Amino acid sequence: MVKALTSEDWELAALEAIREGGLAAVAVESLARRLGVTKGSFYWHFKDRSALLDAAIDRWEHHYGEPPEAILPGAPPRERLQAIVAKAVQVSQDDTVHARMVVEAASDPRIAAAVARITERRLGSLGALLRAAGLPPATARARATVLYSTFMGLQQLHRELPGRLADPRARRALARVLLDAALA
Amino acid sequence: MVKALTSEDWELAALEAIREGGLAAVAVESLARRLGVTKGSFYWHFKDRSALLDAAIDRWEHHYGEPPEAILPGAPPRERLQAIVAKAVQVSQDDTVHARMVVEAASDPRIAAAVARITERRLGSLGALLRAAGLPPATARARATVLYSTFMGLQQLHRELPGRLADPRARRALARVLLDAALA
DNA sequence: GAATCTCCATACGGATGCGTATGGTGACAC
DNA sequence: GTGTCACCATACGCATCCGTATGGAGATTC
Repeated sequence: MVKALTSEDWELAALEAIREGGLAAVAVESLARRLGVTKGSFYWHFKDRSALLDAAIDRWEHHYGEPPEAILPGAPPRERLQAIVAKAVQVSQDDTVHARMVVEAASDPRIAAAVARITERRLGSLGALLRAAGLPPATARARATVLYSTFMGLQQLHRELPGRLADPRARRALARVLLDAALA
Repeated sequence: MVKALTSEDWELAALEAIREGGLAAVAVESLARRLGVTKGSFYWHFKDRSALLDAAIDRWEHHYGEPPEAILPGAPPRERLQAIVAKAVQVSQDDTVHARMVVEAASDPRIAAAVARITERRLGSLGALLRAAGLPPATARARATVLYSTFMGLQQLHRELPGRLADPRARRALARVLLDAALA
């Protein structure tokens, strides 16, 4: 007995497969090869492929991606917004998983529901932060929508044309444009 | 002989499959069923699946999506920008294909190249338009980056939470926020 | 009207995937 | 040291896909 696998190992492998190749890459025998076992192991831990997807989606929704509220929780609103914007103009591997999930949401209602919940939460946090920064509610809502959309679009652009956002000076300039647009 | 299929029929079916289910949905026998033929037809029109993808990607790159230059070509820059922004806050089926292509770009270098060319062209057009509207080059470049990213993010958001952008008044408010941010 | 060409159907082999059934092996209980 | 249980391997049937090989029906040519 070298080391027994856990359900978590399979879920993480599934999320990694989604990151690399989307939903279609979540194949039991393929994951088993990557984990160095056979699918006999898989069907001991999970009822079927759909159960693995359920668990992986749930894990992704609850354990991935720092929620905006968690960034500089004690600081004043404008500082927190600045930190959030600074973080958003960077790109992490989590963002790639998110982007995959967004498109796969069209093929899987479970993913669509999880994506919707995450997005609503983030939009709500951003809106609350903008209201706390002094904006009237209607304005805060519109700005939050635009701001969050720009975050998502910038991450997509970074995957399409990494060079366009590579320069740290350019990233800081972008962050300033975003902050001005959000708080002006 | 009811009606002979053409290569174009297969390419359009492939793009439709990509829109609905991504690259993995482009399966020869599956497309054949949808077209009411067998794959004997396919392998007469194309060498293999990869050749169909080549043709479909090429068709998508050159025949889909109105380039920004084509919107109100004679009008003054600010009017053209306004029209482009107004169009961007709407969503069409073409955008879904584009979103699919962006994520599949990670799995297929041909798609990555086509996506990069389209994005560069659009960013160039937006930048030129902003310069024509009176912005200095460096500012125009940064604003074009943010503006285009916001377009992409808004379309993604519209797929995640259709309700958030459904109201025409809300869309007009968003368009105003974007125009202000771009030209202020 | 025979030959030819276009377009497609059919049939096959091999690959990969899903899910099940069943056997095996190491650790641990007692 | 014999059960028992957790964990996994093996083997099977079935489905879907790819690509090839070959034949056939309808239109066209001469």
